[in-house]
Amino acid sequence: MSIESARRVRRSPEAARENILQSAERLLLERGPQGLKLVEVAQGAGVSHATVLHHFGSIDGVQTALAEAMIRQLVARVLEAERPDDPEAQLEGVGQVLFDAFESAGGARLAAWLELTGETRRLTLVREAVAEVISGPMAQKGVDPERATNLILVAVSLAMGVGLIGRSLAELVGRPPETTREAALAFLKTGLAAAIKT
Amino acid sequence: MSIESARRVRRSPEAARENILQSAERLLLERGPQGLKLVEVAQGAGVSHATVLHHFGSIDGVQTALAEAMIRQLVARVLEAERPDDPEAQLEGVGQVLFDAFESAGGARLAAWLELTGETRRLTLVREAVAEVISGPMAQKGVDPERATNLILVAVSLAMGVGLIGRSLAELVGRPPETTREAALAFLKTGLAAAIKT
DNA sequence: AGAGTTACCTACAAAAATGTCAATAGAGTC
DNA sequence: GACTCTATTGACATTTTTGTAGGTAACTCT
Repeated sequence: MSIESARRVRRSPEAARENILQSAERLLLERGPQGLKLVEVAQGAGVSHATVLHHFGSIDGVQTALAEAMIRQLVARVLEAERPDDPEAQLEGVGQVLFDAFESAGGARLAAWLELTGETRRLTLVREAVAEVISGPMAQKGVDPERATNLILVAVSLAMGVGLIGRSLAELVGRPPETTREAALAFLKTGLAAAIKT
Repeated sequence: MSIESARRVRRSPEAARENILQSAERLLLERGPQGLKLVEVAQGAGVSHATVLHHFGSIDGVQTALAEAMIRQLVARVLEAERPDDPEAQLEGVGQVLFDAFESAGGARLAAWLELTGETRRLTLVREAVAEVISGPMAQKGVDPERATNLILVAVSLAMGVGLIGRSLAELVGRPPETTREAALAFLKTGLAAAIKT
């Protein structure tokens, strides 16, 4: 048994916040919104709960910051992967990318959380992302904006649904968890192709 | 100011539980999972919080019961509307129904909540419903079970996504809220038709 | 009407969660 | 090494949330 009190780590404010947010995200994804407690977040980050308050002011501050960070992450991932200049691969991959974004790192769960909490305000980032896709890749293919928007709405919704309940849904009917995703991907692909060619 | 203490209402156990669950559901849908507090549920139901405990044992008991009730509701609604004997209307309406089920009465939000909370166990009802659809309407159309399952997985996921974020997503890009739903419906319909005919 | 059952309540108790404050200790600067 | 700055912390205080106990009252049955 060591006598000396645990040597404290002193981080830069940014690093500290980052560290704490990671813990919060982990908790959110593992235990759901209800599991986002001050002390647990602190524990997971290896700091005292007072430290969390010092950096975020309140538990709401943590939630807000977390939401913002996760959204930023999600949008960034989508946009980045949307960029390849090969138009073919683009159409092919847009589904992949979208699904990945919503499935991995809890993108869908984040969105669900935001919806459930009614935090739909701070989604400006998303709007911008959508606008970018419409005026970018889609426009290049000559899809008119109206239809492009519709396609995006559907695709994102689908990705959302798949990301959220895809796996457990598949397991529920006795299939391997990736089944939903694959089926949705195929469905989306043919649908997209058809819609664009018209 | 009335002197007499408010005359208490005495319900049957079932009615009491029902009443409380309704309040809980309202709260869940309005304020999200975090808003599901014992006292608020009680207030909304017009009873003391002790009464809630009397009927459900604990706050977890309330959650469990609520989840169960909402699932039952959701599944029932889907199945019931799946039944019309006109096969044409069936294909036409399956999307409608599905979307309604998930959009109204917070079906999607329920599912999201369950997912976020990790309460995926008590979904046996869902499995049964899916099985029923596969062996019923789908089989009548001669769709092989494998493919039927896939279609259902996709359709449900899509309904889920639309029900959850459809409206706010549409508004986010400056369209009327029903846009997502309509677009998804069209998309699903053509997709389904194509898949079935093959 | 009287008795039994139990849904319901008020008051209290306990626990959990959030937030405050003054003191401590890393890390850089002079 | 002394000094400054502030991230960090333990101890305390407050508020919120959940749970308990015992009595009251509504309803049913006889």
